[in-house]
Amino acid sequence: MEHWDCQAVTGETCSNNDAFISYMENPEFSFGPLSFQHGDEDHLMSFPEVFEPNPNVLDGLMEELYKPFCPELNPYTIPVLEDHVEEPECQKQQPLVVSGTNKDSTKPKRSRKKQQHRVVKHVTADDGLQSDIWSWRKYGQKPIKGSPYPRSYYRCSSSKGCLARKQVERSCSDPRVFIITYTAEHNHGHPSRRNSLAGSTRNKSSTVAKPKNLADKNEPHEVAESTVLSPAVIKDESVKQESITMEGGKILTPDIMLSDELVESFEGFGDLFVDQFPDLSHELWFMNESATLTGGLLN
DNA sequence: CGACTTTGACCAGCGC
DNA sequence: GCGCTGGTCAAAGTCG
Repeated sequence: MEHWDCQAVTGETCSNNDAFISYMENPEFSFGPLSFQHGDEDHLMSFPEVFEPNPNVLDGLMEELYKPFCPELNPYTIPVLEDHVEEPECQKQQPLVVSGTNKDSTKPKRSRKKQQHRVVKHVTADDGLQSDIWSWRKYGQKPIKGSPYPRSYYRCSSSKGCLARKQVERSCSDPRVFIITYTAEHNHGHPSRRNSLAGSTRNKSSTVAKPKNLADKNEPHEVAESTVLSPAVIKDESVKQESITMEGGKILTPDIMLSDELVESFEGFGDLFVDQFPDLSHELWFMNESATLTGGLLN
């Protein structure tokens, strides 16, 4: 197999196989032609036409491909239990206390309820651009004292009456990092990918026109669409039901957001992949299914 | 028309 | 009691 070096958009010199992996990993890559050097000549390469994965490294490649689909392999999410989080001073939340009295018993309590479960996760802006399996509805945004960034409040809209909440705020110590705090748990089953997005036409990440006056509100909005699989979700029985069995091993359904370009690339990549690796056509199916599902999130 | 975001108002806890 | 703050409500507007 011919081996060449390429200068991918990442600026890194790599083999063609490594290039593909970087290609897959880099959330900001461009899908324009990649330039690479072959000998002393500069060439342009456009995935997937020229891509020839080396079967010897296919296992590694597939692991890389599936990494985003498997939370335990996904480096993009950093689940952190609240007790282990050292939050910057500006983001430490007030102690949660039970409302001792409620002056108007006819009105529902709305305040700092005691919340048994809080899961805090830190994600970067780039890595956090993943889709949540749950659909969330924003119900508030507040400026936080000591932090230049507001905190956004979301509730689960997958099911009426679901108490699940999440808060999204940008770290004041590292603006690239977003802090997502999950509170309460979903009281309903895991929604299907497609159904979970029913009606949520604004849950688009890219070129969609954002609501007006969002110039300073993009971060929480986008991160809210982003996400991470909460432990409650991971252990959700329904997740297992949606798992896809592959050669004896199970992998979780994808919980990532793929770009439109990547989805299209997968579509074009299919024929080539099947031609070269007919024995792995079922894995291609999974890739396509993933692209379709995640594409549905975007389109 | 339904689901969404935005945003000001409201409520409750806390510290002084 | 008052002001500050975090969390939530709900009306208004947007979008497909």
